Amino acid sequence: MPELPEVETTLRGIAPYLQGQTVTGFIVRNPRLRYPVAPELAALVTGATVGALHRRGKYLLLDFNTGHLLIHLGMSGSLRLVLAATPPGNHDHIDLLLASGQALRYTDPRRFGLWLWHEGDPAQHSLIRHLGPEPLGDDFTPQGLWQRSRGKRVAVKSFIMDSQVVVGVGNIYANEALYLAGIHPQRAAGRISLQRYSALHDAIRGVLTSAIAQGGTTLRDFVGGDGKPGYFSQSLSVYGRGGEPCLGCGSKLREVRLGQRTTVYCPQCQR
DNA sequence: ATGCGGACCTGTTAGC
DNA sequence: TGCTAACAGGTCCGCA
Repeated sequence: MPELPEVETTLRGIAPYLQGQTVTGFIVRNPRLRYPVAPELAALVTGATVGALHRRGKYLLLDFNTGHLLIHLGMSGSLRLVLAATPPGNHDHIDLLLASGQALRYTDPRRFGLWLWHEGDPAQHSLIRHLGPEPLGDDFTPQGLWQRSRGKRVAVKSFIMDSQVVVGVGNIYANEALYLAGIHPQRAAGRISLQRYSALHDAIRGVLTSAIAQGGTTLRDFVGGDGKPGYFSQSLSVYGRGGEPCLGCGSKLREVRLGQRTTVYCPQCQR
């Protein structure tokens, strides 16, 4: 469910309810996530106060006065604020209880997400350290994309989905950005000009920015931190439209599998 | 080093 | 209608 815009939407939704709150308890109903939730996590966060919230790629970072909580929503995770007394559902694995009487509730059917405690500089965490630039930040540039791609034969779609190249470009937005930039997803990354990378760079920024503005893409059951659904799914040009006509030229959109991910493109508009 | 496929899980959908 | 297989928003790891 979550790509970068969903994570950003979640962050913005939950931050006002968390900042300054003291944690009064920590309930783990199922610790079996991508990495097992540490048994000592409850003792570490209980009594601590939440400071700022950050996002790095698709990782959420909650600052405490005593350390940092690193959260990833994986493929199917979501965070919501509920009244602590709200009965948990099947896949509500974690509650972070707050002095306000609310709980930050983590739901994740597939359990690909993670909750890790980290003391010290979060930027040095092994899962964070090697991440590429933020797509909406100043370090993400056409020149950087172009340079890093020289000599690479990987498909450009796989290239931009590589978190060491740029973070936060998941399957949906990779498809959308390549369509907007007019680049064939299977083209070798190393055989694309700087000028075309410039178009791709702008397309990635554009699609992520407008998705965030619309509250993310609603897919199945996604809801943001405040419980409102996103509307970006109505704006998708190619993702989920295989076999349907291209919005630009009317050609039938082609659907292939690339690196085990569904890839949709217009054979006419994307070269 | 690069690049690919498998792995982790469960729920939903497509197809027979 | 019912069963089974394929597929789904991510990303780490190990092998060639």
